[in-house]
Amino acid sequence: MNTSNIYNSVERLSELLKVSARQAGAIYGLQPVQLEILHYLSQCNQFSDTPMAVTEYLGQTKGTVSQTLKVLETKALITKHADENDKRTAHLKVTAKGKQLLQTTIPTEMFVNACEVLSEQQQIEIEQGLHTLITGLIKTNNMKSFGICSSCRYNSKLSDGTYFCNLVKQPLENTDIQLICREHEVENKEPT
Amino acid sequence: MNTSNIYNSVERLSELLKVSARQAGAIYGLQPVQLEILHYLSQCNQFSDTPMAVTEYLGQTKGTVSQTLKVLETKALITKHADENDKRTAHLKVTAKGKQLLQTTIPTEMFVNACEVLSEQQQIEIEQGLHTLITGLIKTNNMKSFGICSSCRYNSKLSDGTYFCNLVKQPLENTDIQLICREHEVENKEPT
DNA sequence: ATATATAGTATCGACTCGATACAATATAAA
DNA sequence: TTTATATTGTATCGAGTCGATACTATATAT
Repeated sequence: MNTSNIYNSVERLSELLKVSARQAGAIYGLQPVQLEILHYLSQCNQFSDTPMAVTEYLGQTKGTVSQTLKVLETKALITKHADENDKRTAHLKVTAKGKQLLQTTIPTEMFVNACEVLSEQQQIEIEQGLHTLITGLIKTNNMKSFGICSSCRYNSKLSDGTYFCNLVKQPLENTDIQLICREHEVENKEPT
Repeated sequence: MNTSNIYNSVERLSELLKVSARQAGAIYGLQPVQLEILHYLSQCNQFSDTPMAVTEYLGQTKGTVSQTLKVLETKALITKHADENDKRTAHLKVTAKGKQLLQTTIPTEMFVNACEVLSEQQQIEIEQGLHTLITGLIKTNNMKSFGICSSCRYNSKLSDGTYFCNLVKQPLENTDIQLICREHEVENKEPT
């Protein structure tokens, strides 16, 4: 019974988010999906800013994503740069115009209004609940987590205070570890 | 800062729901939106099963909804019945085929899997957090709540144990009060 | 009786989305 | 090295979503 209640609430909440995103994006002629991709690209690290990463994040096909990206590029909200090592892949950067757009739209007015009236404690509890549910969904269904680098099992802090990714075998900047990574995997809480 | 965290989590959760709904609906050739409308219609009362109510619920335009409903009707998942009093309005009923489809798809497998591993206490906390957030969004942005009849301020229990809606001025069946109503308004918690 | 509001449908154009086909590059195997 | 296979990305088609507009029919207010 609780599963149904949770599902229904998530469904309703998603609907409210969509209404909110549609409203926010409409000012700039952006669809909810376009706004979401722009938002994702503004938050992800250098391993996760490719069309394929966006494809995995949205759970769509690469063809679909390719088209949406073309729209964002036409609107001068993102730019495309070829990878130096792998000539197949492209890196997508949010332009100054795109960043400015995001700053004025996300989080949307509706969510700002709603969170304002909640106490600090309520906000923390809500965020924890959302986090538990998302983690559960990802774990039990073997999905990619798309979490921030610092919470990843591959991330290790070296003795000199810098960070290192054990998957891509590369050092990480301090600014990187707060960004979303497509290779992110949740830490094992069990004792090693 | 918490507002951003909550917004990002809701965005991610919505994406997971969409992936889940797409997967569940694909078996029957249904789009996520079509599945959601079908789900809504299976849960709403006799005042809320019209195209306009669905329009308000989804926050779309009536033209858009009209098209989607046509698809569901073509697939024999819903039927349309003219209102006896108001000849402009139509009532939408989920067919047996539609009900059976919903039973096997909602809640989606992904959510069932995720909720299974959560404790009863965790489920309650998550549901409470979601409810608080949804209520906050609705209140602060003056949106329609689409809650269940029994939690509505217009619902009153008569001395003989039956229920009555003070808005539409009609008695309510015991089965009705657990259904979604488009006229739903949250109760005033303040002393009158 | 007339004006206005409401419920719903029809149609257009922009966009999403999955499927398929294709080109270019990278990697593995022979 | 050559060949096969995998991966990244683009192009194109058809079905469907979505908002905007125009329209019909009915209901309600004046």
